[in-house]
Amino acid sequence: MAAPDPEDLTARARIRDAAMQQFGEHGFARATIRGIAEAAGVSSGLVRHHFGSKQALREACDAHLTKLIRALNADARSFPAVGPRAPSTAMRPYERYLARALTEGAACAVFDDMVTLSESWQVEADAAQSVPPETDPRVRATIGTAMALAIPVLRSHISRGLGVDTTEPEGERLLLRALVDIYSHPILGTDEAAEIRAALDGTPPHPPRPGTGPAPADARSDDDE
Amino acid sequence: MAAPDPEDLTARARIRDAAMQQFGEHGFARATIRGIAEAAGVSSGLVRHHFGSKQALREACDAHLTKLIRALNADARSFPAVGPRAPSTAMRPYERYLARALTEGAACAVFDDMVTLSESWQVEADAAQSVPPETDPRVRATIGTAMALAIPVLRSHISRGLGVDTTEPEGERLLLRALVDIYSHPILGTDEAAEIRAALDGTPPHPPRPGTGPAPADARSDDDE
DNA sequence: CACATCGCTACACACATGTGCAGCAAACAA
DNA sequence: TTGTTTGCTGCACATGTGTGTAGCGATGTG
Repeated sequence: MAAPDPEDLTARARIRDAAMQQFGEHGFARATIRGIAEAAGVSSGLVRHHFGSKQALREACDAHLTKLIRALNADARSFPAVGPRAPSTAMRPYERYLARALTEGAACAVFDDMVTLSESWQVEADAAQSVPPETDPRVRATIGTAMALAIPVLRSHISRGLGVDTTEPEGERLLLRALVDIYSHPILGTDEAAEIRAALDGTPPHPPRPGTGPAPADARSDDDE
Repeated sequence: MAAPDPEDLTARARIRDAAMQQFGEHGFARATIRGIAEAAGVSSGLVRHHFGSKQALREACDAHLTKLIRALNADARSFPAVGPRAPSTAMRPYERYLARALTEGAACAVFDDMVTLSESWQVEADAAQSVPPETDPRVRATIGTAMALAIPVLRSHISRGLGVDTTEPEGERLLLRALVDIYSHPILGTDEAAEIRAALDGTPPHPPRPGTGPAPADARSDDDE
């Protein structure tokens, strides 16, 4: 269960892990083969020997990440009793890489896997809703996954806004409590939602005619787009 | 009101706009001075002449973005009647740059401005809640802003998941309708929320003891971290 | 022993890129 | 006129970086 000692890993695995760390830290473009080699304690030539090119190294990292996420998803399905935070801590070392990969357009398989998993939970949750949502569960799962991923992707900004380092246990507690609060309160009332829906249906998407519509006071829609 | 003709802009402004486009498209590291100069229709030397260095050019872009956002925020405060989608379309050309800047750790001022604006709306919304949240509004505003920013930051993945291009009016409609659905339904029931809160309080943050806790069936907490 | 394979190092090359700099034409001032 | 500033171009330089390749020791393997 414990993380294997880095000394025990093969050089290839050490290079891959170093690459994920460096890619996550500096981004793909700024991370260098030599920097990765140094972090892994090998020569730069060995990186090329094992992976061929920087792009191939990146793809190997993506594949490894996908494998990890698949395993965690499988665990989450099989043993939901371990609690929601076990996967979170397991992913922590790869979180920065995941965030970078997602924002650079890669890691599509990882995102899609998360959507699928989220969707399976979504349908369960829908049954408990008094006013069931009308949108396709897959669509809601996609957006919900993206919104959930905002936390790792924008963690530095969140930490700054909260005034605590959310990678520390104390900050993580604050963050999780706030998330529970957010997830357990609707942001929009049913009447406001209906107004916005009407505005969306009524006016053809493009020109927002000033002063005519119901002018829904939606706090979020300016950030949305 | 209409966007000024690119021909009318000074070369300096054209360079800045081209830089924001290139930075947004390729990221800061991969975007090149020469590419920016070509996109702006000037020589690469002029870029240096006006901005001194690539880093200074980036800072000028950030400053310009901050200025734009501040103006939009001011509009949103003064004329809430123009509807929620006017700012969205105004930001569209700069959205990719914003997303890049945020994930690369820059654009802090922009994020913090959004949090402040969101907070001011948060307190209004809280008054209408039947069960008011217990978390600090600033904290919820921070996380809410981050989650809202997930849409532009992860737009490519969302479009793929939805099967439509969400930059097109059709896809945007689908996205907005789903957002209204999500924002108007609580994700967690009050009982589930209480369970998670208890779990968060009861066990000291770190070791999740398998099988002991109430095992809240939270679909999102695995993506969160 | 002879030979092949594998993991690995060291070094060199080609190239892209940020930066520095000289200079040119036009506008403007003295 | 003459000098100066401004906006702008073109080119050369140093450097960092991905990539190619030769070679070395250890480990099997016939």
